[in-house]
Amino acid sequence: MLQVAYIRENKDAVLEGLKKRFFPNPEVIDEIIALDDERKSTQGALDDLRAESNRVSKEIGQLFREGKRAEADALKDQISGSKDETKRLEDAFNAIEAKMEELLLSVPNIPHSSVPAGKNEADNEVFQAWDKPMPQLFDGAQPHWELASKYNIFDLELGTKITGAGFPLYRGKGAKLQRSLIQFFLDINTDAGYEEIMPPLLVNADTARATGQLPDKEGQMYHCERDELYLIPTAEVPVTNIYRDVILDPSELPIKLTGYTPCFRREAGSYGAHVRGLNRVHQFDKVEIVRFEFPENSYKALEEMVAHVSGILDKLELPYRILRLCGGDMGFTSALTFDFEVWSAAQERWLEVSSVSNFETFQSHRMKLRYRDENKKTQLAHTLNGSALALARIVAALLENNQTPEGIKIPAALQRYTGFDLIS
RNA sequence: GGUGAGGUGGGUGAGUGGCUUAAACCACCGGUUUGCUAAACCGACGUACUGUAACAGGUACCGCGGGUUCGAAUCCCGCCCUCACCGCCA
Repeated sequence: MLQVAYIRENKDAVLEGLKKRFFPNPEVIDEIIALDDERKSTQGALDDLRAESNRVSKEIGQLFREGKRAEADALKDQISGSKDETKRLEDAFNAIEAKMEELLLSVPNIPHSSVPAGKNEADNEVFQAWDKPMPQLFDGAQPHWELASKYNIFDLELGTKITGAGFPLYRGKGAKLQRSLIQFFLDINTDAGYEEIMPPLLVNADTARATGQLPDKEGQMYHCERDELYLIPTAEVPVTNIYRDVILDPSELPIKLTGYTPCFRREAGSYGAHVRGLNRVHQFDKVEIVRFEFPENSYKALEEMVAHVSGILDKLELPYRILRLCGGDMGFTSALTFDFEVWSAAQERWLEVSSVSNFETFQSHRMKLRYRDENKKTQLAHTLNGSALALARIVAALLENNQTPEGIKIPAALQRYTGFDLIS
């Protein structure tokens, strides 16, 4: 959520940014500023009224103590007339604040200056292309969902029987591969200085609101209504919320966290060939990295995270490219996002496996995550996060790219985790 | 799930309608003193909004939300959470 003061001071830049996103109703910016004017004048009037009421009440108390009952009663009559007006102003003020909140929640983050304008994924910029050879598959190579049944490593039909479509069941070496990847990612992340977190998988509404899942992405999450809890769509939600409503000492920054969790997404979107197999599922495993930074360091941190994720993909020997997302394709809360896509050789398509973003103060404002600067003033910290990495599609690419007539080869870096070098 | 006790500033904790501007102590910060450190003493010490050129000042906030009252941390109603014991349970 943007700060009103920021909108007021940077109106032109805000409108320019919204244009990059093809934001459909930029007129809310003027509405917000007008509403803010109204809020200030209403608050001024209300504060004055309350100040007067407080003053008179104190006087009444004083008179009572002195035993001057008649004078006190006279003052009571005098002040009780202003109660209706106070109530009216309070209601007006609350209505303005509610409307303000609603409008502010509808405004996405302002893109970083490097973000290209664009409507959708076709306008994304290839930030780093893959310039090395692509894997060459032998005749008879198969997509990963066929390899799954051939080698009995995961079973979508069993998942459907037990739960429903989009809930894969991994077994045998497939299950071991999942566990190995999780361990591998966590080890790399903790070696790079990220503290490992194992958070709750269900979160309350306050938590979901702070990271921006509520109210706008309500349909994305599984909701346990009876307990008013939500299954997390990503570890970002519980992990970032560790610092909700916190004022940090500057010595605590930067903070680097990593966490493995299953992720649950309802994804009421499309079905068909491009969502077959593990390409898009309702439950998948992901290891996330989350950072909290001083504003002046956050873009350097973003670069580090991009380099970090690149390093992991290098170790897995997967062809990948990095996209700089255009304004229209970027998430609502992000100021700059790099997507990582790996090449899935049998499907002959790129699969998104990581999204690394700087949210600047967009999340921290809603979360009230602050630090104290050198003048002891509170400032909003910057938040960043990225996948390092999302499992299901990594597995899809590994299976397809590494298949040979003899079986599926495990990348060298993973073998000490799996304990085997071939799925056959 | 049952019963009971609780929820007050960074921490401990007082506060049953106005004498509270939330006491006191501890911690942190600044200062005095001092070879150094400690101690002692003095001062400052919450968040947000508003306001000011900057100070000052104003308003709200004592788990959350309503209500009573001229006035609520305090009284009333609803909810949430914590602790203890019991029950159930991996």
